[in-house]
Amino acid sequence: MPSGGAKATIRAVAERSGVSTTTVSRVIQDSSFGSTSTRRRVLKTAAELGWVPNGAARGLASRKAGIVGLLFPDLGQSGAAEEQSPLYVDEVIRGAEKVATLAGEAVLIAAVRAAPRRALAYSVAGKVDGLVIMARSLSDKDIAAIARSVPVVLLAAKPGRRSLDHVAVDNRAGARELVAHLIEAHGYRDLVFVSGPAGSPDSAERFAGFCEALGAAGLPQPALPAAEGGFTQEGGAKAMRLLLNQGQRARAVVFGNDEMAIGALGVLREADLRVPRDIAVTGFDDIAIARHVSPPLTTVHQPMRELGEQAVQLLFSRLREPASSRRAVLLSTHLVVRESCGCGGKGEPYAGRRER
Amino acid sequence: MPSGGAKATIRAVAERSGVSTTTVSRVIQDSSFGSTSTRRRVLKTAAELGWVPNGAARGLASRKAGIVGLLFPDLGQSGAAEEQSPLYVDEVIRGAEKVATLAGEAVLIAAVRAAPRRALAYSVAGKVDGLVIMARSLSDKDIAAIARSVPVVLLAAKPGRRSLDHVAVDNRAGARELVAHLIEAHGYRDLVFVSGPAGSPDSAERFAGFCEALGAAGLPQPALPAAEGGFTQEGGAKAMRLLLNQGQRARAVVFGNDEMAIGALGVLREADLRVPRDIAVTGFDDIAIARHVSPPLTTVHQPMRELGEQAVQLLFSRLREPASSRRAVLLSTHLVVRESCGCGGKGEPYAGRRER
DNA sequence: TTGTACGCGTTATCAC
DNA sequence: GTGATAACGCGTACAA
Repeated sequence: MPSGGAKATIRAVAERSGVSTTTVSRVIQDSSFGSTSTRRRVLKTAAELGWVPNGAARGLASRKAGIVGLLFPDLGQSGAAEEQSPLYVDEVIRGAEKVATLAGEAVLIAAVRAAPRRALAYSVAGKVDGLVIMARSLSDKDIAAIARSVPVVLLAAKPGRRSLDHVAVDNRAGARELVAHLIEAHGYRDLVFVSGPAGSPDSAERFAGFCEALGAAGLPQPALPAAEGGFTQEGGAKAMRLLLNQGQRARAVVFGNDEMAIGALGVLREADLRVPRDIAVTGFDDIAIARHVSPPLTTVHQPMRELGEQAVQLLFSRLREPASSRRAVLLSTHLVVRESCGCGGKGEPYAGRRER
Repeated sequence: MPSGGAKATIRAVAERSGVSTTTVSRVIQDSSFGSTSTRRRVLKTAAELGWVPNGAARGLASRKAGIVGLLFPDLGQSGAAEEQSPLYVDEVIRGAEKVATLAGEAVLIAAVRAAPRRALAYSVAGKVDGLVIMARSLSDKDIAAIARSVPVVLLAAKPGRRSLDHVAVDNRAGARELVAHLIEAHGYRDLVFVSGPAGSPDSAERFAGFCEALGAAGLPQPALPAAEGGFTQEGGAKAMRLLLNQGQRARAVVFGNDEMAIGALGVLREADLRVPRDIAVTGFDDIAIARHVSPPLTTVHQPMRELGEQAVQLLFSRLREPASSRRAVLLSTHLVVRESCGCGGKGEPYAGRRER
């Protein structure tokens, strides 16, 4: 709290140090401005008065907020699952934060929750120089509306011809590589896929990659995933039970993400089925837990942090050159072979890159 | 990008809908203002023009940014360790974000990195209505200076008589409870503590709790931790090797956090020592991975998300009543008994609460 | 090198 | 229910 009462302003600092507000303004912006004595005097009074330049006034005058925004979907609603893992979103936030902070901008984050959905988004849009919007947080219509007033970069949205910059991960290629490994290195021919929530573009792309790999190997491609697990541990467990009860005896179950696979591992243990001996299991994302479960999970590493970094970088380029043509960045994944696929303790079937 | 060129302003909307700016301003703020026809007309033109109210102008006029800030220390510098885990900070951020967003405020986050340390902090301070500052991100002096211009809540700082609101976790009691369990339920009498980084208040408090429990049981209290592990997996592994090489044969090693304990688990496996049969190991924090390692880690659950929630809540109270007396919130931890302490698969020594 | 004066886009106050 | 007008605190031509 301010000591006296009213907060200090640039004018107070100026008067108290016997210079004009212009001088004060310049001194604090430009570390090489003015005579040494003036500088010192100004800086000193500013400190004495506890003056912190008002960001709103600055932003208004300079037409630059010095803030980039990040909008993401509310993950809490899927249930208690959010407690569990080092979420995707956290990593993205950290990546974004890093790039932004190093460039001297702060990051404004907000989950778009059900209630004041649009209101919040618009409010955020008004406060930032640019906005990164994660898939599934806003309707296309709202995104378009917002994009009229502030530069927007889309994150992990469904690939398609949009008019906005966007950055995503090559989910399809990642799934293809993973499945090809299961088929070629292990000789599995009976594979099923467990998807994430209904509308997830990530899940859809991974399933597409799954199918492509089967096709490339001359195996029949399913029209639909064998089950849906909502990207949660709980959902993965449920899906696994369903498959087991249906008498499905797939040799390998390819889960749309790690959390579902981890949930399934528990179910299989209880059912006295050994992984990978009886049934192989794989995930996707390579979350921190993946290497610690038993058996360690074979999965596809997704550069989540880099996703956030690139998104903000893209935003900065756009801010720099507003007129440049739209850009799309596709980040690549890589296969992380551990043991749940059937690769044993030491250098078994798979000859390629293994985790160091 | 704006379609025409210049962004729409409230004035443009006002003129185009034949009303004053005052009316436009009220219509968008107050969902029950004006005649229905006026409302509709204004809202319609606003949408057509793609007008998004300028946050800076709003903030300047209303003396309220609608933003709360969160400053945290840069964790990247400790090395690659940051990649590994569902960090503490992430949870705090999520908690803060949730409470703030539900109250209609956005959250501005920034890691305080080495370089423009203070500059960034001050810049953030100017942009927000209030600030949550995590321990070890800023010097006491800078904190004091910033607190003169904007309400500040300290997070997890060392308990002591400061003049600022603050929220923390009762690390000491948590450690005490954990160690008492090791002594009473398992009969261990030869325990050592591995600390975090040098200046960490969390680590210091946990060590204090460790000592108190030993004292209460009539066991000798060490003056210093047996080793230091920097709160990282790597560091924990190193510390464990050190203890082993020194010929230390403690019956139980109490690590200052989970990550170090997890690092140690690997070392013990390589050394052919069985946990908990040969040596018991415990952590602190209850990060997501803790339940998945083998053996599952006995640890102390720390309500990290709640920490963030409470901090923002405290900030809001302060904003509401600037003159109220300073408040301190101490959140309690709870013991999470799994297997690394010696409690077996099913209801062994420990009769109290177990993980459900 | 330093100062004057205006404008940034919105809200609050007061009048009608 | 609606409008005119004065702040809000700072940056920055432009002038000196």
